Amino acid sequence: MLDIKFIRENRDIVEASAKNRGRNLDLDELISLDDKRLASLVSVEALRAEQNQVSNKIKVEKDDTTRFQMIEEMKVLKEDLKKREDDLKEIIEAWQKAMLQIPNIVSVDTPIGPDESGNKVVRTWGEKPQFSFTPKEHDELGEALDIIDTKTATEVAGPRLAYIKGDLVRIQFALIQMCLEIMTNVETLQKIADDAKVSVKVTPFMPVLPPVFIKPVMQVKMARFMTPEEHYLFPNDDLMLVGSAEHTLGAMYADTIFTEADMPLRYLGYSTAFRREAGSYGRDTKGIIRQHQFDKLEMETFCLPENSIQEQDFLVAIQEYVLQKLKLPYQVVAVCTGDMGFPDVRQLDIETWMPGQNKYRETHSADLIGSFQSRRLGTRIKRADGKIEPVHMNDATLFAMGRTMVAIIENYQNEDGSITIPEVLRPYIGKDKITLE
RNA sequence: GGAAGCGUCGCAUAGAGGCCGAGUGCAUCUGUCUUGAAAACAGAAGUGCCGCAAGGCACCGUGGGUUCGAAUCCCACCGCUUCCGCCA
Repeated sequence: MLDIKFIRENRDIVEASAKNRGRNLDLDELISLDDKRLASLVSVEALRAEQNQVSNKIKVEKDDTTRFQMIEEMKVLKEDLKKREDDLKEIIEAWQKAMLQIPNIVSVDTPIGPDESGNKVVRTWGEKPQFSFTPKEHDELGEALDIIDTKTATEVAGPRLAYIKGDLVRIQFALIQMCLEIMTNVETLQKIADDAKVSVKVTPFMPVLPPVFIKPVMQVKMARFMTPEEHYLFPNDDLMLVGSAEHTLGAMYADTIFTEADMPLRYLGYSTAFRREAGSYGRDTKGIIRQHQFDKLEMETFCLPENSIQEQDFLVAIQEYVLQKLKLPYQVVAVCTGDMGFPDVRQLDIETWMPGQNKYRETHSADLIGSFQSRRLGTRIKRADGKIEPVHMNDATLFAMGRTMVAIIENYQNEDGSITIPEVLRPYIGKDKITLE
């Protein structure tokens, strides 16, 4: 959510930004609604002030006739006040609804474009592997090695679900272990920051296993509940399943005021993510690239406003570091205005090379949210001069397990159908190859 | 799931219709004293909204209600604690 004062003072910026996202905003309506809200607020408060004043007099008034008269007057005022309060409540509800429809302001360096065709490749890393044979897709390899079973999962639980088995499970746990070591080691993180030439105060990430349930009100504050059909809902319990650990991690400090010295705060969440994929019928139906359920390591950080762009660059540097550890070729993409997330100021994606599909596929996302979520959440910082303002937030994928497995399987495949285990993961697994057991 | 009790300013507590936006203790910050600190003493200190300001309004778990007036009374919900039952 944006600040209404900012909207009133910067109409052109808000409108231009929304337009670049492909949304037409009618700010006239919002602003006249806000005028109404302010007028109504003033009238309600004036009545309440009178009520307070007269009530204070009533308690000391000695003369019974005057007293009685005052009470009668207040009975009338009370009726009027009630009516105006109800009006105000109605206006505020409409106002809030309108406010929630306004997307965040995009950064100046975000490419302008209508959809993903407008995304810009910022840099690429790694050599695409050369094969002396035609590389296969992950689902074919995975099924043959009996490490991915979507067929049984579909029978037991439904489509877009899978049994992950054997050495592929070991790969997942190895990835987690490797990441925990990296993300809690200050020297490693400092080196990543230095190499990427980002200037941030380096602190370790706190590992977290968050709930996979979240209250819809929290999800609204996180600006991640725009389309109910994308979520698994439990209306009887007023709960829903998270689509990412970002949702529960970001909401962790609702209604909290930090001090400047507390910043930055960095968390590494590991959680299952649940997505209905309502709008993607027929897309990526093979294998495990697009699942209703997948496990993900997710970074969520809180920092001072002046540091949040550097913070995002730091998170991207970490993403690149771990992909380089796995020697997976990738490209970093600046996501354009028409394709980026509703609450984002700036979004950078990483697409990893998938030889079986012969293209780069999105595996990582880094979202600079700024104060868009924290303003709704009430997560704030008290500056040294005493001023209180919303904290800035960033979230970014460290590894989406499913897609990382896909990338490993396809990049490390051998002609005989076996898969070489990336070198960095071997110490955790104790072998160098996945073969049919 | 059943029973009882409880949710007040960072923490701990007081408050039982108007003298309460709220007292006290601890913690915090600022002065005095001290070479410095501690102690002692004095003082400051919640959040949001409206307003140029003066000032006003709201907030005692949440939402309703009663009343001229609610932290205080009533109702519902949520949460916590203890006991019983069940359970990894």
